[in-house]
Amino acid sequence: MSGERTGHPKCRRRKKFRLPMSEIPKHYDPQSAQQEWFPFWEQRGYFNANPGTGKPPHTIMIPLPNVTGALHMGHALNGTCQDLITRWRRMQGYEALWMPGTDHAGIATQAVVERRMLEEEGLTRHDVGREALVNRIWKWKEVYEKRIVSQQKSFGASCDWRRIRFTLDDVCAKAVRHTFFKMFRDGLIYRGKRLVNWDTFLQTAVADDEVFEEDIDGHFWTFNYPVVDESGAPTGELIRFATTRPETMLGDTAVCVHPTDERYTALIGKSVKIPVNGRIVPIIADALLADKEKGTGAVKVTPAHDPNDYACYLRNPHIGIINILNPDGTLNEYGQEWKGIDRLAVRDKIIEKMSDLGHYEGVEDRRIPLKHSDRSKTPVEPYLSDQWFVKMDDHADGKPGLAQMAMDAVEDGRVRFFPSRYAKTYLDWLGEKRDWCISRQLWWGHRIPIWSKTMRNPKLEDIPFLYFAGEFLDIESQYKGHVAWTAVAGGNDTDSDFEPTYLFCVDDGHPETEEILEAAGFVQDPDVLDTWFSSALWPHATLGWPNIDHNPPINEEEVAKQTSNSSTLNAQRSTENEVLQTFYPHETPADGNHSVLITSRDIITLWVARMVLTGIYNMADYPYVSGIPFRHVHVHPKILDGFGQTMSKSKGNGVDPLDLITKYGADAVRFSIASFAGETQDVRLPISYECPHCETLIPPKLYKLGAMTVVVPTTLKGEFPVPQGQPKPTLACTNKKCKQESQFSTPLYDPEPNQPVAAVVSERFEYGRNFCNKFWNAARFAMMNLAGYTPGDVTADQLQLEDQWILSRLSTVAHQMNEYLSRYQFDAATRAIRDFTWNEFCDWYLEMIKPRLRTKMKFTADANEEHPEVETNREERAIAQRVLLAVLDSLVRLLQPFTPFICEELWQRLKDIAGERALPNSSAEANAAVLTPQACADSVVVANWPDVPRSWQDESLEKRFAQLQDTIIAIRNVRAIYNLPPGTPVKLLMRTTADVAQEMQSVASQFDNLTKAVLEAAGADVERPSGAASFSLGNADGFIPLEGLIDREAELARQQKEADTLRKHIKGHEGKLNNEAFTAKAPAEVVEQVRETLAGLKKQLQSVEEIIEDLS
RNA sequence: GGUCGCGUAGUUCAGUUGGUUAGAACGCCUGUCUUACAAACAGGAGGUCCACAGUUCGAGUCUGUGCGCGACCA
Repeated sequence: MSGERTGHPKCRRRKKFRLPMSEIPKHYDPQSAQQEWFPFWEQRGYFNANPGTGKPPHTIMIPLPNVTGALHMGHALNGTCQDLITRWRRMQGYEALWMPGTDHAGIATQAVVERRMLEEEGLTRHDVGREALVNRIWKWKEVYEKRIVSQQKSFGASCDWRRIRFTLDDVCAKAVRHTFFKMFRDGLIYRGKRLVNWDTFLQTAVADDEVFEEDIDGHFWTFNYPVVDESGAPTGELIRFATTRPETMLGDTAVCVHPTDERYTALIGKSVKIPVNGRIVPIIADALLADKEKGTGAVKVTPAHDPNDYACYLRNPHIGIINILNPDGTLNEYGQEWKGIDRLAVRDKIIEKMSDLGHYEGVEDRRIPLKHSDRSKTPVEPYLSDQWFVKMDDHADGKPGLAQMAMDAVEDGRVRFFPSRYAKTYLDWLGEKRDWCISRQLWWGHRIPIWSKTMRNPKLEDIPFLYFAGEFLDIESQYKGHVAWTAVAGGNDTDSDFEPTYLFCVDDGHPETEEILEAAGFVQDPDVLDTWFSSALWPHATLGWPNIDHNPPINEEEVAKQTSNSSTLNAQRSTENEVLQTFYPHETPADGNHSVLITSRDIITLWVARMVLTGIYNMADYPYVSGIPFRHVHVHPKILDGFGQTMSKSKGNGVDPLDLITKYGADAVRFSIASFAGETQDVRLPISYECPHCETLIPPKLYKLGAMTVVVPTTLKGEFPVPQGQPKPTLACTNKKCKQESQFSTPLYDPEPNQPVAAVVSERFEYGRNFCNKFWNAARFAMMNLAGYTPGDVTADQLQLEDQWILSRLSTVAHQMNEYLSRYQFDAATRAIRDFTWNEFCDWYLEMIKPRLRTKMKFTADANEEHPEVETNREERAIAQRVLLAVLDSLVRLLQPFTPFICEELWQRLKDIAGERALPNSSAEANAAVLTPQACADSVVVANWPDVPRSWQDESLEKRFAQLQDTIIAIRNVRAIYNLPPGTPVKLLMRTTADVAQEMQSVASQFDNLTKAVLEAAGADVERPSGAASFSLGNADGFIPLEGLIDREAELARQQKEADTLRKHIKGHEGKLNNEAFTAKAPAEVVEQVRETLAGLKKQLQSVEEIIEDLS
């Protein structure tokens, strides 16, 4: 590991006026630290990650947030985990890249811009046209990308901001285009029909995860179809069925019954006539679609407009498939007289006509689950349309296909999941090997690079475009390597008519070829690619692939912020893409390179699987890297509200991370979030509304609003929905001194402008805030006591008991941190460092060294001397200062990844006071000093991660120390019970064995220091004085004489209670030992342990009983 | 419907391969503005570890069933 970066001449820290140490504020001020240190880090380029530094690389690709809106708590959790790992690895000496960027989120972003355009200007996308709409969306993107980046920076995200990418930028576009081309050329991309969720308002397919189900009041109509014979004449039989969507009968292609349903077996194979259009359709048997138990047992089959019916059609293709809808939800020519009318309006017409024809039987009211588009909030229609697909299945020759290759990577351990159980989710999903639908009927996205033309009866020699620029093209010899083509059968092929469609795909960078195609009458596909197609390429696209000759360009604006030139790299000068070579995972972990994707559960299938798959597919050709895009995948929990429901804008339970950062500070938010991030449990984050007048917290409640449930304040005043022109609901403050009403954040409407709004907050973040403040004050105390600090070695013999103890604990904790972080156990790491800081460093160590830090003065005999006072404890004070500083220094480093702002603030202050500090000396030499002074780095961000020797860990010392702690706690307990003020001294007598007694004597000064107890005697023959409070530890009894103060009755009761507890435990242990099965079968060490514990308990009980006897 | 989780103190959560007298934080109660910290300190109360059955010498932990809740995939 290289030394710390110190004293860079070009970036000397600007001198800042600092208050005298005694005037360090009592409270940590997060806002000022945030304002000062983030620009400081940026200017120095500390977050840059460059090739060629000789350090092993560590790569994290951000799971890119989309530009539809601002970041929420889920992003904050996700980002905190990534920043934590990045900062930790950076300190460990890795060239740590955290790649930032955003996603264009095709449908979501286009929908939001379209909706706004319609609301504000009354314009649809067809009014403004493709180019103008796309331009508007780019503007939206600029605004939100800026907002997202500023949110990320506000919590301290240490991304290499120079490398920021966007899935629609030029670099990503090249990768998308080339991947599509390769896949098309390799026969992996095809066009086919698919039943999709069709948003008739936005006129596009929406993905399953962009659809929500809502129960609405609907109807269930019963009709009948007459059975007809071969000539089409009615046989007199009828088949009855029920439906919620009568209009779809125009597209029925069969009636289906269960094969074993005796009511209908005779009819199977016969036909019915659809009365409204006279079409004759077969009666088929399908056990999967029809259910004997439900209704009449018969169902109509509309393959083009119902997913279950579509599946039935795939099993029974002979029934045919008829689409009755236009993209806007009106009926097409199959709608007959209702052509051009909306399908919902046609519903009543159909019922009317069926009734007129005598085939209507009845109706009942029913709650119906109806799928709605999340984007337009209108009901979606199942709709059959042409889509583009990527083949996932294995090749015909049995070679593994894309899905299998991605599965292999996890199965053979090249990609590992943390926690490992998520590998199953990944493998199960990929195992279905379902083809991936990649087309979207949108304008915002990567346009599909396919040009097509359909021709009637073409003759080979008449097909000019096969002689492309004078060359004959075939699948094997593509045009100059950048054109691939195929022909597919047309829709109207008959024996006499051959009408194929020719599809040409053109690789990136060949506009002249596109022009030739267009001149020949070819038309580019109007659709764009699914956003996930481009995000799947993120790990290699952002590193510049497919350009392997140059480093990817970097953002000049970000470079300009940096004062140091060495940090910038001219992207164009390189002759190979070193960035890709360095930061894309290498072939073997032995290269020392690490990479991890940190994300949440729902992304495993959408993203992780696809990134692995495209990574392997695209990167397989490059020898210096492996195919896989990351070695580790860490899946962190989801954030839920206090009612256990997912947070979302539409529910009104979302918390804005910026509100939290403003209220608690970035460090506090990060620290709290890290403490939540465990392996199994999702995070419940109960929210409150904060009164904008007095900061009182108002709890939330659930509020039913039709089918939706939203979260509102318990003290809600007013009703939803708000009648036009009426005042909006408010929240009433419960604080009796305030009692004001105010607006509050809600998804249902925007608050009145220029009025105070109760923000949504969560008290759980006080955990982090309190910790930061505690740490701040510990450091404040240290700094106030560092006057006269001198750097110097500390040797083992100079260490006091408490020094040895804190160093032993520090070593343990520092190693635990590495273990926890390497397994992504953020909650455990947070607990470990917090407990050490608060419960050990602050509560015990600082308290114990106070006497040594106090300057003790002595007046000299000669009053005429120039300096009448002399410091009598200079040496012991110096040692205490050095050890204190060493531990504090390590703590600042260990905490930097969690709470970087406070750590930098302290680092810089400590740097002023003690630029050289005694730090752990890991030298193996015998007699080497324990601590040796070293210069510290310019910033804690680039300081070395603590390397604390394991040899400092001393179990037996920690045990002895625990005995001391137990004694002090027992004394404090007595003080509290007898209400003895902390200042009043008490006497202490300890009855114990000789060796423990000696131990007690050696730490007697600490009894005085920590609980004002003066150890009067310790030994085996100590007698309990009368009128004393007593306590019993395992191997020692303590007595505190309280003549006159002691309440005999109370003391007796207390001791009786203690005795009862002990007897209960003794009984339990004896029971165990009396059980022969236990002593025979349990491991000897376990039995021995129980014996020891029992002996201890009995001894303790004996002491307590003696005390009771004394008292009685 | 399938898969994966979760039910432990009033609340939010820890609890390693089964063996401790079941822990923490917040909240609550009692004292303290004790020269780092009241966002703090000292002390305390508070638990049938969802239920039942099983495996085991021994179950908060393993197995099964049930109840309640969540997420993901259909």
